[in-house]
Amino acid sequence: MAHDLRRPERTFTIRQLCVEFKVTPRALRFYEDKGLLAPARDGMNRVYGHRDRARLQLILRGKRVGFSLAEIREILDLYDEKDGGAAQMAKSLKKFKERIVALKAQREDIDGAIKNLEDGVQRLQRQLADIRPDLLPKADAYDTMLRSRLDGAHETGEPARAK
Amino acid sequence: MAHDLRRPERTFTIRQLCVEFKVTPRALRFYEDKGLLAPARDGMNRVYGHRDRARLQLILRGKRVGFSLAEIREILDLYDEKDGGAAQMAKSLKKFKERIVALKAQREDIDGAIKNLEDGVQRLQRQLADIRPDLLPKADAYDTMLRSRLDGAHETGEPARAK
DNA sequence: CCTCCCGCTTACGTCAACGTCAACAAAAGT
DNA sequence: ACTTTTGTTGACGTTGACGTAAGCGGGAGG
Repeated sequence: MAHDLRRPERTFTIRQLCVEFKVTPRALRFYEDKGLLAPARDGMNRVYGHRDRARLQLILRGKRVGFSLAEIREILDLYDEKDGGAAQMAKSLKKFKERIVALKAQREDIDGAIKNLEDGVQRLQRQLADIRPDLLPKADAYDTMLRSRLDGAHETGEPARAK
Repeated sequence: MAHDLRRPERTFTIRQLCVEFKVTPRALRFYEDKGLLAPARDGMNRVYGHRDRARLQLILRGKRVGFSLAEIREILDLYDEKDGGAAQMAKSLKKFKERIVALKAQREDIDGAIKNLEDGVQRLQRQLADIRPDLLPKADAYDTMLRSRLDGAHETGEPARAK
């Protein structure tokens, strides 16, 4: 492996991706087995390119939003299905739209869940304030006010989450 | 026992809840087994009250937003933990806040996924318009424009979804 | 040369969340 | 009185998404 390390020709070993995305090699091989990834090979060894890396990102986010690997595979297939006929495209289009509807519904669920939990937080904070104000996690009085209308959406890098 | 069947004392059989929420009896018993539900008994038979029903709603939404049954159980426990001491409450408070953060992150994921899919839809629609405009799922040209800024959030009843 | 460590493959194990099936009781319809 | 429906408790099967262990090859370092 000694010939070039220019700009966008960067490639990744399995371990690099594993570290970056906090997954095990086993998982990546599993995804490959299931047809979600198809890295090049250097002899026996897998060589992941920027494309594979991008797909992996999609896979992981797909998982986070609740898609099964099979569903993710479908979506990925639809994406790089250069053609396959107009009929296929129409079917893909329909499926995409269905996914979008489902995701929007899920977003509603999440917003609802957030509200519930925030109510719980309010309750607990009030009770704690009565009984043991010293245990309150610092300034929150008007901080909470702000967040309730301004919300907080920014970056986290994109690391792991649930499970 | 026979003494009162006034207003909010409505109870439900297992099947009623199953029909209403589109789950199987097996699932409800399973949730009970896992400590998420604890309906009263009339002899052998389970009798669900409004409280159980509310919990079930939370369970199902919890599932939809990606919580495991164990996590849901934890949350539920936190909710009806009448007390347990101030220290416990502080811990609960922390956990609630963590959940909220996680859910907001997940909403970001979902918004991202939606955007991706909408891009895919655009792509497909343009290509289809070129090749086979007749296969386009009806009027969409300015309909899409509208939805892209106005979004669509209303009711669906609350029925089943994923998997 | 020997030993690590990374990587590969194949195969079996596991965990969650139920589904399915058996075997039975009690209530409800005909 | 008989059958159907609805309910109960086990116990075992299933699916998805990996984890874990076994066994082997190859390069780097002591």
